[in-house]
Amino acid sequence: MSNSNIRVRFAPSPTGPLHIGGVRTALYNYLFARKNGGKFILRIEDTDQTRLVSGAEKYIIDSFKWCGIEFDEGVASGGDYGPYRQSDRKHIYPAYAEELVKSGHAYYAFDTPDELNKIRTDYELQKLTFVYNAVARKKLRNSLTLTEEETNKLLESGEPYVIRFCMPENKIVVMNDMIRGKVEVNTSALDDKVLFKSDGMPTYHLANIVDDHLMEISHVIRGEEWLPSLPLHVLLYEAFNWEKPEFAHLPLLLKPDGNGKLSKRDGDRLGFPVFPLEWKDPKTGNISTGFREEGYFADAFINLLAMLGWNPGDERELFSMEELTEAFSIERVGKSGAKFDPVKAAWFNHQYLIRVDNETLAGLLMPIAIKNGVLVEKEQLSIAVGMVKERVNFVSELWDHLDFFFKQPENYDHKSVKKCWKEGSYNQMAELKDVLLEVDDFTAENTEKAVKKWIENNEYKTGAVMNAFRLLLVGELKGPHLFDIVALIGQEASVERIEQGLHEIGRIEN
RNA sequence: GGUCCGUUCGGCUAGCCAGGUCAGGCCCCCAGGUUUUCAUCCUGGUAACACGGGUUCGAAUCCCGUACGGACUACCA
Repeated sequence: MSNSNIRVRFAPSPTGPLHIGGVRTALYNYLFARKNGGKFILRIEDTDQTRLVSGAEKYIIDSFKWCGIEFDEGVASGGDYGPYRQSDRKHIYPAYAEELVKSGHAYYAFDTPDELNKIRTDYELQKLTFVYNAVARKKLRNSLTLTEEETNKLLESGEPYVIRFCMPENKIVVMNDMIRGKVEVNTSALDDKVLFKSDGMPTYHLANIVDDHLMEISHVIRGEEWLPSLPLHVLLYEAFNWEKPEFAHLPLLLKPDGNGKLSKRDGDRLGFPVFPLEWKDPKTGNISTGFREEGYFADAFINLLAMLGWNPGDERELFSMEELTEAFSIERVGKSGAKFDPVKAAWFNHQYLIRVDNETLAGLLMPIAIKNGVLVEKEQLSIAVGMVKERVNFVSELWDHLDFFFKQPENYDHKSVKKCWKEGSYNQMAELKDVLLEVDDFTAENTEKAVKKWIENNEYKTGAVMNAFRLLLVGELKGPHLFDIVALIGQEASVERIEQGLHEIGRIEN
């Protein structure tokens, strides 16, 4: 299944942080390349000078590094097909644009943006839509309506111009998409897209085709939002007389509620991250949280993203990157958009968290313990983590489930006191203190045996005693097996907590 | 408005290409069970083929239409 001719790329525009839809697109490209023994390339499409955001390119690279998505070639990795940043390739595009003019597939247009905007507004006033197409181009200032002499004069005088694709009239373009199959469109519905801008840079459409060709890209796997541009791209390959790559347009990632493309706004509104890493907007200073900062494990993040739009065809849901690579195929990518579900996302993280060993989790939890002003032995913390990790989705939630191991209750939950602190509780707990003091080897088993024997001898109610005991140790009615708690906090501390509790809660007079 | 894409439980989806299953799984939710607490865990449950035609002995599956949703429609990518 190995094919060294397979080359795919992820080609983001560094206009801001990468959102999870982009990460998923990159992931599918990566998996496709790995699965088929091909190469995966990172190309930066920064042809729009006005929309560059500083730090965005670094953010993109850092994000993939965190996720474990690796590039064989690209801006950070090098390679034989560079440079991999389109602004660094600026010099190569004009010749290609001019080649199309010479072959009659494109033309110079001298309309200014202002002129075109005015025409568009006028059309709108008449409830019409202006389309720069075969009809319109005949009435505008371009190398098709001007004489060759006039055109050359304008070009030489430094008049700003763009190069537009000369869209054929009434021709059916037949395309194939690996996910959607055959797609046909009539060129009459298409317009004369700008290929080369007046600022000397190519547009996306030109740069994309030229670079994919020069970089020998075999499969273009990108978001569905590009499907409407596919006819233009196909026509460009044909105009250049180049071999076309295969195309696959991935379904969109949708917002959790309602319909529509997932956006940064949805994350802010519904309180979940839409970016892999935290992003600070350099202009506004606004901070958007990332999956990493929210406590997602990188492999859980990859796993949940992979399952949004793809499935293995059987009932497995948990996949390592290696397993994904093995199982992935474009054929099993769905056609329809997938809503991002933050609840299931958290479930994925839970699945990973419970599989992480206790020592590692304790290491991650340590800073939180310190922040809470509690000095903890890592070994103790590991044991406590092992007892409660099933209960949480994120490391950050762990502390609330085990802080009582490491500090005495500061207060006693009212409801719990009301529920389980009865008339006899004070005396029972006072007795229990002495029972604990007499246990030699203070293990969970020994303590449990001693306490149960004492309960039996006195004919106390197990539930009542245990709940009162739990209340004094934990401060409320929660937590793991009581004798595991006792064993971990130790004989001395257990007795101390009973004493403190007796003092704080006192006798109940009924 | 135009072009293109899409449509199975509340969500992610299997099944569709090669018509015949009580339409399956996971998340959520609900109910029981286990448990000295809380949780975990176990068992069970609610719940879907957008609609209308056609083809066929038989349609979620093939065809046509309708509705709805989405993407695109910049000298942005």
